[in-house]
Amino acid sequence: MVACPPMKKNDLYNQQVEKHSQLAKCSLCSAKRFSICGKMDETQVKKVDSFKRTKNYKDKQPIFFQGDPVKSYFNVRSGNVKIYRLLDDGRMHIMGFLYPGDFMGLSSDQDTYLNSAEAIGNAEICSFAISEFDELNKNSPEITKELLKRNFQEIEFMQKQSIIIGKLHAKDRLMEFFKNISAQRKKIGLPDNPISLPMNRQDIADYLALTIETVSRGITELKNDQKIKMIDKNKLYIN
Amino acid sequence: MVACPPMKKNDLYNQQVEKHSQLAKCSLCSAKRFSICGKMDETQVKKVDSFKRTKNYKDKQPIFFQGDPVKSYFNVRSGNVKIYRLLDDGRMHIMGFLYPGDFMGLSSDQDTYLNSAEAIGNAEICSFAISEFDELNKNSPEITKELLKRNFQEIEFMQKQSIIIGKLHAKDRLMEFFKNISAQRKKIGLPDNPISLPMNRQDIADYLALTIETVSRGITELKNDQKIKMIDKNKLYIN
DNA sequence: CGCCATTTTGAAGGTTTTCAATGTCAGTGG
DNA sequence: CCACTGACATTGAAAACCTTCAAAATGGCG
Repeated sequence: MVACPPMKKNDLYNQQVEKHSQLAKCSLCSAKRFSICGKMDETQVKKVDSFKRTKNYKDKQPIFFQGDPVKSYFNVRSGNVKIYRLLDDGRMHIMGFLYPGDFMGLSSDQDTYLNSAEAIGNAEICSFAISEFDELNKNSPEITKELLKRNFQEIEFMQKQSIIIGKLHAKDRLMEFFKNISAQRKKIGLPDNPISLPMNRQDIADYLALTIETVSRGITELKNDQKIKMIDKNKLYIN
Repeated sequence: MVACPPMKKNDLYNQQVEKHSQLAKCSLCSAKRFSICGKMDETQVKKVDSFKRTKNYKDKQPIFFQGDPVKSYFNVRSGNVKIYRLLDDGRMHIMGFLYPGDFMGLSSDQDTYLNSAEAIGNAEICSFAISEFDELNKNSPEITKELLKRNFQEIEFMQKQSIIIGKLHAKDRLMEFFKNISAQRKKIGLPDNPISLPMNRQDIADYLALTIETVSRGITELKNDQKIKMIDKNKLYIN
C-alpha cells in the first residue's frame, strides 16, 4: 500500500549532460546563497567545488529512483525538481517540488532512496558523493546545524501540507498551493506575483491528492471567483 | 486557514503533579533506552537528571500550547501524548501520537510552539529548559546526531502518513493506523497484537482526516471483513 | 496545417460528510 | 439496586464533494 514497487527506469536515465567545470564553479552559482553551500567557509566551498559534479537535466529526466542505493546527495542549482513516490497500484504521490538551493537525498539511516526525483523542465543539479559530503559535514558544526534547521523546516512544511491535504476542499488546496509557490519564489528572489507553475496539472493533482479533472475544475472556479487570474496556462496572478 | 488562533487554555493547565525526585531518577526510567537520554554517557545523564523536571499529567491535561513561547523541550517517560493543531474554524488536526521515549518541543528557529500537546490518559513527562538542553546538545555530537536521525525518521513517517491521508479510503487508513500502532508498540517492547488504542474515536478521526462517524463505520466494516477483531472498545486483534 | 499531448468540460457514480437519532457504558444519587 | 446522567460510539438517510469515464477543446511543434 504504502510500500513501493521496483521501478522501470525510463529512457532518459543517465542522459544528463555534464556541465563544463568552468561554468559549474561554485563562485558562479546563483543558488549559492539559498543553498547549504552558502553556510560554508571559503575552504569548504573550495573543497565542495573540487568533488561536486554538476549536470544539466532535461524535462522528466530522473535524478534518482526509490529503491536505488544512496550514493549521492544533490543540490538544485537552477530549475525545478519533483520528489515523488510510486505506489503499488501505480499511482504517484508527489512529496514536494524543489527550487534552486534545495538539498535532497539525505535520509535517516536508509541505504536506499525512499523517493524518486526527476527534473521539471531544464535543471542544473550538483551531486556530492555521500562519503565526501559526510566527511565535510562531520567536521563542520555549521553544516550540521544548517541540515538540522532545514529538517525542522521540512517537518513544519509537511505539517502544513498534511492539514492542506487532510482538511481543505479542492479549491482551498489549490489556493494554498499557489500561495506556497509565491512564498517560495519570494524566498529565492523571484517575483512573488504573478507566479509561474513549472509543473503540469497532473503533477499538481498528484501533489494535492486530487485528480487532474478536479484540479482543472478548481482552477476554473478560482478564476470565476476572481481569486486568481490566469495569464497563460502556467502563469497566474493571485488576487 | 492553516494559521492558528489564540487558544483558550483549559482548566487543567498547570495542574500537573510534580513527581518526587527519587522516583523520577533517570536511572529508574523505563523509557530511557528508547529516549535521547539513551544515547548519552553517564556524565550527561547525570547532568540531565539534575536539571530535568518530571511531572504526572492526567487525561487531557495540556503540556504546551501552540503560540506559547518555547521554554522547554519534553520527553515522554510513560503514557501517551497527542500533538495537534487547532485551525481557524475550530477544527483540530492531530499531527501524531507520542509513546514513551518520544521527544517533543523542538522547532526550526521559531520561538513559539507551532502545535499543542496534551496527555492521553495518565502520562509522565520530563521537561528540559531549552538553555540547559541546548548547552548539552552543543557539546555533544552524539546527541545532535540522534536528533538529526529522529528528524529524518519523523520526515519519513510523515511522508507515509501523507500518502495514507491523501490516497487511501477510510477503511485502509484505519488499517494502516492500526498497523502503525502495532509497530510502534513492538518498538518499545509492548505486545504488538492485540493492541490497545489509547485515544478515542474523535482523535482517530482528527488524525486520519475523517469524521468520527466514518471512523466508526470503518471499524464496523473491518470487523465484518474479519480484518480485525475488537476485544473491547479500545483493544483489538489485527488478523 | 495537422498531429499529439495536455487541459477542460460534462454527466454519472461512489465515498465521505452532515445532520439526526439511537445505543452503550461508567459513574452518581435516590 | 436501579434509574438517571453525560460522554462516547454507532447507525441511518440525505446531501456534498470528488472521482470516474467520456468527449471536446486547446496549444505547442513538426
